[in-house]
Parts: sequence; structure tokens; C-alpha cells
Amino acid sequence: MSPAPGRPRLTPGRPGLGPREEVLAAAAALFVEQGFAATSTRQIAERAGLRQASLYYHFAGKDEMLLELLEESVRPTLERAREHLEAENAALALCRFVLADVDILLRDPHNIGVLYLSPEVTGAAFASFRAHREELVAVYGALAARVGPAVDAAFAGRCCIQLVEMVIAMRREDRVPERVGERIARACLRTVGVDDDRIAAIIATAGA
Amino acid sequence: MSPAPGRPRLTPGRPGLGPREEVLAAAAALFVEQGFAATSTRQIAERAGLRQASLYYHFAGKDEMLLELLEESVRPTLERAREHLEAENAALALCRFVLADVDILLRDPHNIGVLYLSPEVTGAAFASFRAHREELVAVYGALAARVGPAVDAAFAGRCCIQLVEMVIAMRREDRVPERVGERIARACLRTVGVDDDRIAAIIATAGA
DNA sequence: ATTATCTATAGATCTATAGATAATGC
DNA sequence: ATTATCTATAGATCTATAGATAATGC
Repeated sequence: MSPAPGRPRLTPGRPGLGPREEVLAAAAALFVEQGFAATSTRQIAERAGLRQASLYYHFAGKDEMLLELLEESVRPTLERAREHLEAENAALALCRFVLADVDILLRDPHNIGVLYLSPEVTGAAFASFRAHREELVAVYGALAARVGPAVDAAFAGRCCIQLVEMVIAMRREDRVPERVGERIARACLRTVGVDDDRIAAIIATAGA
Repeated sequence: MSPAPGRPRLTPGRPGLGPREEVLAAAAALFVEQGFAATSTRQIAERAGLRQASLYYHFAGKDEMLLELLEESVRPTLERAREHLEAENAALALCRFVLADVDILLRDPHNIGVLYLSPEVTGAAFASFRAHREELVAVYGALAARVGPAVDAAFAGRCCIQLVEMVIAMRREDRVPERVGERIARACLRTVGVDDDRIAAIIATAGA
């Protein structure tokens, strides 16, 4: 195990991760805790264990860090989307998609979702993230449309994503109840207009 | 109409409002557009039409401005809460409360709700706001509990508030559909477990 | 005298660049 | 020679205070 080339750090840095990932982890924790604009590059560097100026070897600036964190946080959900869209039973697919999404949000190491709504993400630098999020809304809409053709698909999709992202707020307050995924899935299916008997069956199937 | 005492402003300032309100309006617009930490006192002052240092005659700092804006934005909803909690028909009361809350959020001149989730609000300076918001969650929970005693009241309450606050995201994207209030109310009632026939009746009554 | 503003500024940041340095690898 | 870090710092902020000033009202 020869050490990497380049001048060594003053503080060694964790063995498993590359420096880019160390910086991203530090940035994520601070952005979530203090907010994006309130976090300085110096704080990020300090937490990551290198010098402020060294950040610029890996990133053009804070924007690039946040963009990468946000993209990372929607990517896994979008990757799962396709398989669910192709499933036969639409209500079951919606249920499974919700369960998967909730699970991904719960597993995110820093709960980066708290920044989805934040005003800084409106900027041009984050256009690609917003586009990906739009895709996600569209997926929920498409699933909702197939469940109940009577409902306004776009609106129902929005409701679902809104309910799913309730876990972000819950995590921030450290009050994530037991079986959240299942409960949110039930709420989504009710919202879309599936009746309770079917919901019970669907959740039982999805859980298996 | 004699002018107010004190040295006159360089820029006159709008006739209807006191200086405090002018500053708050400027701050709200900028906080929502750029984020709290990304907005400087200089920008706020410029927009309000006075000098940066003059802000400190009215406010101790940015924190105090945001706190006041946030409190202002939950107060009207909480004031309405009591009457709804005392109503006989719980489902109807929930429906009316949702309609009122959505309406208030839609009328808010700057959509300040985008900052509810933002990390800066976690700080000690905003404890009283968070307490008021907790109250609001409790009101939704209490109403939900009376509608269907079988459901977990706290969770159902959270779902409702989450669905109501969907209008904040919609406003930010400038995509508020027609009759949002009614549609969100329907989603809430479904989530809480009211069946569609009753919902139709309730919404008809509430609208009258 | 009181009020509400102004001008000026100290002191503390913060970002991003320039250039030096300490490793590896050829 | 290449890579990845370091030190040092310029230039641009930003917040909050001190003290002057221009009104009103007594």
C-alpha cells in the first residue's frame, strides 16, 4: 500500500475515501446543519482535514460541491424508476417505488434533501439538478395516471412526492416513526384513490 | 400630513408603510429569492430605500427580521385553529382548516414558507417560531384524530400539513393549478381515511 | 430634547489565485 | 515530470458601532 503521489496532508485523511469524497462528506454535513451560504470553504476544508486552498484542486467552488451532492441524491431513485414504470400492476408499482424512494432518503448519510427547497438551488448552476427532479415528478405522475385515470396525474404525482419527502422533515427532527415507508405508501395510495382493501393487499404483496 | 420626525431619508420611502414594514418586505423578497445567509444587510437596505446602518435602528440584525417574518406567517393560521378545533363535525372542520391554511399560504406576499425547512431556522434564535409550528402540527393531529380514531393522529396530522405546504413549492415554480385548496383538501381527507362519497359532501358544504 | 436617519469606518471575515514544496514514478 | 498538497495573500466583501445631522415638537 504505497501512499498516493503529491505532497502529503498535514492531517492524514481517512483511508477508505478519496479526497473528493472526503470533501463532499464534510460539505454535506455542514450544508445540512448550517445552510449552504452560511458554510464557508474554510469550514469545509477544516472538517475534511485539508487546507482551504486545497479544495480548489478538486472543485471549482461551493456550487460544484452542492450540485454533485444533489445529483447524487436523486440519481439512485431515478435509476429505479424505469423498472417500476414498466411493471404491469400500476398500483403495486407505485407502492414499490414509494417504498424504495423513502428507503433511499432514509439511508442518505446526511439528509441532503433539506436543501431541495432552498432558494440557492434556484440558480443557473443547478439547472441540471432541477431537470432531474422534474423527471422524478413526471415518474410519479405517470404512475399515478395509470392507477386511476380519473385523477389529474400531475397533481396526484406531486402529492405522492410531497408525502414521500415528509421523511426529510422527520429525519431532521429525529422523529422517524416505525414503518414509515409502509405508512407513507398507504397515504400515497389513498391520495391517488385506491380503496383500503386493495391497499392492504398491495402492501402485503410489496412487502413480500 | 406633516412628515415624521427624524432626519429625512435620501430616498423617500413608500407612503403607506412604516420603515419597519418596508424593511421586512424587502428582506422577505430577498430571503426567498436568494436565501437567508446569501442576503446581505446592504442589499436589504438598498431595496428598502435606506442606508445599511439605518437598519440597526429598527432591528438587532438579520435574525430578528427573519424571525418576525416567520412568526407573521404562522400566526394567522394558528389564530384560526381554535374555532376549527371546537367545531362539531371533525371532517368538515379539517376540510375548512386546510382550505383556510392553503388560502393564507397563497396570499402570503413573498411565499416565505420556502424557508420553513431551511437549516438556518434550526438555530436558537428561532425556537419560538419552531414552537408555534409544533402547535400547528398538533392542531392537524388533533383534527385527524377526531376524524378517524383508528389512525395514528400524529402521523396523519403530519401528512396533512405536508400536503397543505405543497402550495409553497407550487408557488415557487409558478405552477399553482386551479382550485388547489379543494384538491389538497380532498387529498388530506383521503389520507385521513374518509371515503369519497363523504368527501364530496364535505367539500360541497365547506364551499358554501 | 427627541427621533430617525445619515456618513465613515474598524475588524472580521471570505473566495480564489500565485507560487512553493514534498511526495511518487519514470 | 507529475501530482496533490501547502503557505501566503490580494481584493472584495460584510456586520455592527460611533458620532454627525436634519427633521419635529415642546
